Amino acid sequence: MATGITIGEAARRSGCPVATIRYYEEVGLLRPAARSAAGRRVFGMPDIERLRLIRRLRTMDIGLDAVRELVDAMGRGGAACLDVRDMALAHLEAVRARRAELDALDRTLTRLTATCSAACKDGPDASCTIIADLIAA
Amino acid sequence: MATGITIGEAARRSGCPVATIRYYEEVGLLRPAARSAAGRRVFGMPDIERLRLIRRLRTMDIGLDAVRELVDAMGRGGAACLDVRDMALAHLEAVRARRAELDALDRTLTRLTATCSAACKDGPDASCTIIADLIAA
DNA sequence: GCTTGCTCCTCAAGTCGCTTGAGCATGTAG
DNA sequence: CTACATGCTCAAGCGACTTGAGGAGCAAGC
Repeated sequence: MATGITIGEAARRSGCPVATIRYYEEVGLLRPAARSAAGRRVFGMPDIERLRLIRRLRTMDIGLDAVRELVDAMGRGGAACLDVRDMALAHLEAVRARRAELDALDRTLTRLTATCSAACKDGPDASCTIIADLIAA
Repeated sequence: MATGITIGEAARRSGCPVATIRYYEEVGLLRPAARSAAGRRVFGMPDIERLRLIRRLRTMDIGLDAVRELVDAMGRGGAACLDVRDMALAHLEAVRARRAELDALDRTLTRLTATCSAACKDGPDASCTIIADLIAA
């Protein structure tokens, strides 16, 4: 057999931890792997590609349900790339919204810490409003 | 009694769901609330302020353990504002790191979707590399 | 007084996406 | 032949809640 990849090797090639690969199989993201005589999982290149794709989608914070839909759609061939693109576009919006939240948070934290640093530059000072500002914000 | 706030009212004033307030009490973030004759929780203004503060810290993605330390430190008065500032500064770094990740993701998604849109502008096209790009990335 | 409907209570279990651990079998290198 | 790494299964744990069941209390209108 040209391809006889163990789960550890699959983990190395895909970047997914071993336990995570087993978990993906358990929840149906991966079809049940073939087994060796001793009952060990044996993977092939298509499994590795699928894993790499799943992992890539997961690092984009795409939920497992959406990942499952996507990889299944791809498996059925055809117009999958448009589905992928639509998902990517929808996700892009979510990413931008989250980034805007983080920007706002950055500004808030910067302002709060600057206020405290100014009021307490010679040690804690009763005039420091950082806690009250946090409550009021 | 000037203050006799029900849990529903506390939820409205703090922005925390009712179930979350009970959960915070259960895990020790809030001291156990006083009870009415019928066994219902009765809150006062200090509880509401504490809740607002907790909620504010949580929207900053600060873990419950860190929140607990902070609100306890504040309860003990004194130099709490420096603790808060240090936490805020540490957290600011985490926020910026996460934002950088999202920026990278934004660029990736933008590039991928643009490629697909160009290749598939007249319908799905076999030359579209979005899926292969995802696997390879 | 009575009914309606909202709010409140407790306790248990479910969510998501894994991770960790126990306890055992198998494969590989020296 | 002996280590030791790697594999297996099953079960539980994580954070931070959320949801659901099953019941009691309370305020308002009739």
